[in-house]
Amino acid sequence: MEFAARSGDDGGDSPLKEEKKRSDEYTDDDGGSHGDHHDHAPSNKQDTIIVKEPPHMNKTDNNTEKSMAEEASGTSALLAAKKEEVIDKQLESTKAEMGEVREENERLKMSLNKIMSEYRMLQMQFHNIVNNKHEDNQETIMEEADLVSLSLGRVPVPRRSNEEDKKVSDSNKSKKEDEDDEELNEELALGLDCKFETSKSGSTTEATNFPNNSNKEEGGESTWPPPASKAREGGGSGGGGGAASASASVVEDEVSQQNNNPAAKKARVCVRARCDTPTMNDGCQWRKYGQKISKGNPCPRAYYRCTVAPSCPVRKQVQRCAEDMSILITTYEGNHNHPLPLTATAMASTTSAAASMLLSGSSTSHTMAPTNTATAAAAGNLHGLNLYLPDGSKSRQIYVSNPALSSTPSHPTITLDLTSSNPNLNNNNSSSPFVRFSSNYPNQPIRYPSSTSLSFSTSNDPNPLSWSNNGFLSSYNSTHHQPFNRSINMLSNNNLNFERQQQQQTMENFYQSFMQRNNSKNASSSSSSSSSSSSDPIAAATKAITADPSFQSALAAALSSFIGGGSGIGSTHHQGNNYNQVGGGGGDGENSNKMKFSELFPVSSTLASSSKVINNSNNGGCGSSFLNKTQPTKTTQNNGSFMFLPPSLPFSSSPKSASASPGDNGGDDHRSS
DNA sequence: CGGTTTTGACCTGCGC
DNA sequence: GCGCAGGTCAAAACCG
Repeated sequence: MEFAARSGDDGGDSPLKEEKKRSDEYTDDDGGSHGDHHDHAPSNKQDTIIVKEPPHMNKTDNNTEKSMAEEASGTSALLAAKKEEVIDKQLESTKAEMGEVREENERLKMSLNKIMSEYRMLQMQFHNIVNNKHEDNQETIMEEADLVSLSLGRVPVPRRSNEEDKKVSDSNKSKKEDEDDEELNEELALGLDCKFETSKSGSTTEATNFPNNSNKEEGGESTWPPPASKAREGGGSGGGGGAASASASVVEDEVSQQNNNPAAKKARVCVRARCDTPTMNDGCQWRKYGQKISKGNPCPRAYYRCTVAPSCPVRKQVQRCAEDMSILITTYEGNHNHPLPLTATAMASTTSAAASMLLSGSSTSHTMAPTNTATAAAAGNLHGLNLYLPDGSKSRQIYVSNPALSSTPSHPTITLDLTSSNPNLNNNNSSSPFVRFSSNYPNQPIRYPSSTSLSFSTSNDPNPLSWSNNGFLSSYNSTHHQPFNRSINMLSNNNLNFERQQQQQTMENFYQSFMQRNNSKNASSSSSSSSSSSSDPIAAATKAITADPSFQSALAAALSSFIGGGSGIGSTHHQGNNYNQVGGGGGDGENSNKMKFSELFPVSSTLASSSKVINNSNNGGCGSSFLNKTQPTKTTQNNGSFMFLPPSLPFSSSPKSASASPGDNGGDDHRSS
């Protein structure tokens, strides 16, 4: 009772409450009669035990029963007094212990508060620095970017003030820390906003911030129209995207238009590549669920299902080319509804962008006047990079892919041709690589007579892209991509501060490379740009950005590439972080620190509005060619220039699920259907 | 033992 | 309605 009264002074302190509780329990166990209220029961129990003892004595002498009972009562009184003393002693010791614990608790609380305040201060300083840096860059770019607006999509999450922080109760401190960490992660999320504003249409897409590609796809806004039923499952699981944007909705609308089209059910992305390995490793885990001989090809077609997530609707078909067995044809279909490994993200982004081009190009063509070639018509979305493809039906080069690959009319197919085997690809552009773009959309038989093909091969490339035995894309010349190599180093480095420092260096390298190229090209022409560059690099860079769409492409490519490569950074999905950051979280990510250039920038191409082809490295490498590509001929058309910047085609080698090659199986297919 | 591959059967869409 | 081809299912076999 006394203890209870005393301990009541500490009522507000939960540790002390626990201490009190423990003391009470201890008291109860001791059988003391001091516990009031509910403590009565145990003490009575103890009394009854004591009272029950006399019957043993009664057996020996019944006459002395009374005296014995009195004695017993006296003994019990003595025992009770002794117990009282013991309990008092124990209470004293408990009080002393409680005092120590209380002091310790106070010390811990003080140290915790100190740490928390320091943590918040550092965090705010960090945010201020980063935000200032970001805003400066953004303003510089956006001021004169009538044509293109690039912004690193680092979400400026409004910070809680210190006062607000103080309002948070101590009990929520740990929770708040977690939230702060998540906030930090979100703020570190890098997305690329690429806003193209065409002068004619005036259709402007607003800034988009995708935490990562996975979110984009999970949100059901992927450029891959999901399979009719199963994609809905995936779309619903997106959840945390939260970065919905107008531009995303544009793509979504177009996708929905596709979905509304009964003839256009599924978009597929077909990748043709020379590959020694049974399957092209794209970073995902696949499970083979079927194999069948398809008409017109002696090689069986294998059906794979993505097993990264159980409900992932993505499937792919792998088949050797009938004409050239060394060519492996991989057809992807569906949306990943889960965080992707870095390498898989890149591949998914590439195919997603390709599918986006296919879908948007056909869908928007309905509304486009045939003569309007300058306005943006096709929109893609790649790592939050909104792409607007000038609708150039006139100049868009059509490549009819291998008829054996032609998909059914219900499946618009875009083909990424990573081989140089097709002679049609080498007829126009003698100096720059390109990607052909066509489509077999049933609604657009004229414009897209057959399957879409993006060819990353080059006209004069003696070393076409091919998969080496280890699964890496070969024919990569690093000398053309030094700025990007820096970006790769940045990606491989987990220190964000270091990354941001490197980012600036990367942009400087970009600028220098561009200026070098410009100087050499325009040596005879006006040297205003070069002169201005020496005096005011920022102004010159801005000028260069706005004046030269190719540089816009290069810039966007750089940003999207290394942002896209690290798209998982800051992802709200922890898995995504694991996948993309330190290379943890599965075997696919374990090589992320050793990323090769070809893994991050194997295929980076630019659609020049003038030629309506997607350029790529002229050395046949999978690296970017932004700085090497030829200048567009018309600036006016370039105002709506389109950039197709797939961040990568990371066909790294992780042959865990390397299945038996359909081609290797040759004719031993047992299926007879 | 769990995951993957194989493979015959089955389903579905499309053209005739 | 029928046949064909593409695509999927699921039990058995296989594998690490």
